Parts: sequence; C-alpha cells; structure tokens
Amino acid sequence: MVRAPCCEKMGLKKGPWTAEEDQILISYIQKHGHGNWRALPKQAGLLRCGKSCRLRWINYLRPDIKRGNFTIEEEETIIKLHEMLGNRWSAIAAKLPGRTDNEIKNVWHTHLKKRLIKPNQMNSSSSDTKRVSNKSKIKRSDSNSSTITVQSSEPASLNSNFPEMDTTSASCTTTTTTTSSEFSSATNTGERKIMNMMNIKNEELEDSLENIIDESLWTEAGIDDETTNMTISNNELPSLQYYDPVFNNSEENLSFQPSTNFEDDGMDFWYDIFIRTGESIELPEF
DNA sequence: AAGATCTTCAACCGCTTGTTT
DNA sequence: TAAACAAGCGGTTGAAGATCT
Repeated sequence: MVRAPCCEKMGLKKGPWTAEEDQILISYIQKHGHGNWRALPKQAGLLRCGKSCRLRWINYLRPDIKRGNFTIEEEETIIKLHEMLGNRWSAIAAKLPGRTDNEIKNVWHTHLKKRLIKPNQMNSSSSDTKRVSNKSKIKRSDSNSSTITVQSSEPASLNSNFPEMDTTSASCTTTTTTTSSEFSSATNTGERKIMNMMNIKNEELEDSLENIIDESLWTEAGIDDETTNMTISNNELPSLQYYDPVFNNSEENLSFQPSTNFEDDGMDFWYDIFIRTGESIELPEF
C-alpha cells in the first residue's frame, strides 16, 4: 500500500504555529470538536495537515494541558515508570494528567537521564555505596509452571555462583500465579508481565500489591484477565540492590532486571539479578 | 561584544496499529 | 480477506535562546 506522506501536498505550511493559527484551531475545536483530523484543517481554514493540527492540539493547545516545570513528584514518577516501562512515553504520560508524551520524552532526555547517571558517578567512589558486583541468571524453562519463586528457604543455589556471599543476610519470596494456558499462549507478553511484577520497590512492599501493580500494564501486555498474586515472605527483606545496566544507577530496590541479552528461545525466560557484594538471595529451581 | 557551543523543546517523520469498507 | 484510511507512537530534527570562551 502506498500512502502519500503527510504534508507533502503543495501549499501546506510546516514549522512553528502562529498565534493566529492557534486561535483558529482552538475556536474550531471548541465549536465542532476535532472529529476527523485529516478533514479538520480544510474545514477550519488552516493551511496545515491534519497530523500537524492533531499534534498541536494534543501537545500544546488542549485546555487540560499542565504548563510549567515538572514537580519533584512528577519527575520521580517518570523515573519510576521509565524503569518499569522503558521508552513507552504515552504509557508514562497516561499516569501524569496534563502532561504529554512529547513533554515527558523531552524532560527525560534533557533532565532526568542525566540526573540518574550523576549519582552513580559519585557512588562509584564510595566503598559503602558501591553497588553491583555480582550477577546471576534465573532461567524459567517451564512455561506450564504456575509459579515463579525466589525465596530464602530454598537451597543455596546462588551460592555456588557467588561463593563469597553470605546467604543468611537476605531473602525474599516472589510468587506469581497465572494459568498455564494463558502464560504459554503469550510468550512475548509473559516476559513483560514478569518483569513488571518484579519491579517493585522495597518500600512499596508494605502497600497493597493491587495498588502497586498497575492493571493497565497487563492490559497493554495483552494479559488482562488472569489471577496475579505476589507475596514477600520476610518483612526485613529484601536487602538487594537494583542496578540499571543502562544508566549505571542504583538504589535500594527489590528488582530483577530483564537480561540485556534477553533470550527468548521458545519458552525459556532469562532474567539477570544484580546483588550487592556480601548479600545474597537464593534461587528456586525451575 | 561577538562568535561558538550547548541546551531545550516544539514540531516533524516514518512506522505501526486499529478501524472501516 | 485485503485494501484504504485514520490515529497514535517513538525517534529525530532544527530553530531559538542560553551559556561559554
């Protein structure tokens, strides 16, 4: 299918919008709604393509747009959501009323990304805050299994990989429950589901998990009708460190980072776990 | 003071996804 | 079922302002 590129038609204006154009667009939408974006500019008398009008309205002219600097809370939310969702700006924007995906994307690239790198650069010179030194992988090889568990009562399978670590210092249990048919039928979305479920901050463990795990994530992942449980067996735990291999930042987290060399060989799932020196968790047998 | 460089962010582009015919 | 179309998304660009030298 061949489609004429947007704005390629002769006579359509590009570039920054003038106040007059803004006013025309606002007036038209207030009066008629936007309806069909492609037809809008002609009906409104604008020499713009529909796509440009839509973008201008959504990113700038909408009455519910929140202007001005981002608050600390908003920035923290973006950082947290980006940790969970990656560059899915529209999904992040959906959690920040009045903010657009474009704005969030810009803020991320111009402010937040840099901020996340800087603390680690300082940390790297401090022995007690120096983070990740060990890494292991969990392989989930049985797609029909209904649970994924990481807990202290299991044999020290991790210890064999990291003999220098004290296995008594940390433990946790993370259990997800899903029906096998749903799981096995969604290889690619299942991986995201697990990633999201495990991406829970330590301080949040006290809260209801229903409040932590955003159902919309499952909807977006295509898994919206399954039962999900998650439990932490030890209140003092986990004392794990989260390590972001992209930005080299770290913080107190219970977090399991999907492998950057993620493998999806059939029904196999791999996850990297990053743990601070001297601490450990114990892994289940899958 | 002026030119160079950096930063910011609105807008665009190309692609994907969803819907209609 | 496939084509056509509309809307949405994320990456990228480039103009304008800020800062540096």
